[in-house]
Amino acid sequence: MNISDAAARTGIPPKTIRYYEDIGLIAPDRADNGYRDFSETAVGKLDFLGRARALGFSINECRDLLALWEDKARASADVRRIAASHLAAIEAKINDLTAMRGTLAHLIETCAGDHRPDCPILADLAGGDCC
Amino acid sequence: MNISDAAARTGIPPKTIRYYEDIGLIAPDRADNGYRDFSETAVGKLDFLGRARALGFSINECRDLLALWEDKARASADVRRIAASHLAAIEAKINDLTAMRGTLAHLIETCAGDHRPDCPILADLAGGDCC
DNA sequence: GCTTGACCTTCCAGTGACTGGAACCCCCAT
DNA sequence: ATGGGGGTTCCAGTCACTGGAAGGTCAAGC
Repeated sequence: MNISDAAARTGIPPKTIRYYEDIGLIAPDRADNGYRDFSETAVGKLDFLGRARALGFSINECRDLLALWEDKARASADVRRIAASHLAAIEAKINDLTAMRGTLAHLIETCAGDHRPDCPILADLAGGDCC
Repeated sequence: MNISDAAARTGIPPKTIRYYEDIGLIAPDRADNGYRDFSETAVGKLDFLGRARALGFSINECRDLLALWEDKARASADVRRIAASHLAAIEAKINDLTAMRGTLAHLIETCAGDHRPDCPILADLAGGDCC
């Protein structure tokens, strides 16, 4: 299977697939003409990567998860540890963003948003000690 | 004021301050010896930038906000528009992350996390059609 | 006056995870 | 044989810094 078919099957753009090979995440076969040749196994790996990336795992976490997936003697504790630490990072990010959202929503509410220059948003950014 | 004092006052690292000058966000004075010389006004701008960045505004949004801040004839609607679109982006990101958190938390819950290889997390990443 | 160490300067390179583009090769249908 | 739509590599750019090297400057202590 050529790269564009693998891309269509997995939803991962060809450019990204090449990048994944570049950084050693995958190593698809090569046809005689130099084209990458994706086996079902290779497509499966790409699918795995796509789903792991969609869950927000970093490339390096994906690398580790992929290795564990391949390792039939893995301990599920290792997988769980990676996932748990990623979950913690996600929760931290959600907390940050939620705080930002709170502040921003409040500021936007109190801003008239008309032609006049008075703006509590700028006032807050300028002073910080507002409200 | 030298750069490290400005950094201490604003909480923005010297490296970042230099970077902000590089990309034209700020333009501090220069002393005769070539050192940057930060006025109170310049420190005020840095403070503004620090708070805007802490609210997650991009550098370009900061640039626009800074320009509006300087423009005494601005319309608050312009500020509000920037903030509102940023808020929408934050909310979208929160939604994404919340979905990830849900999936991850569920997977982690169902994973034994022991020495055995069986792992619903990997199963989900591999198949996606689990549960 | 000299040294030392802390500060400042510039410039270059690397991060993460792609993405765009140029230049070129290959295959198939007409 | 030619045209178009694949494929290939490599280089550069994104965003917002961050680290490090090489060198200039300043204030304090001997």
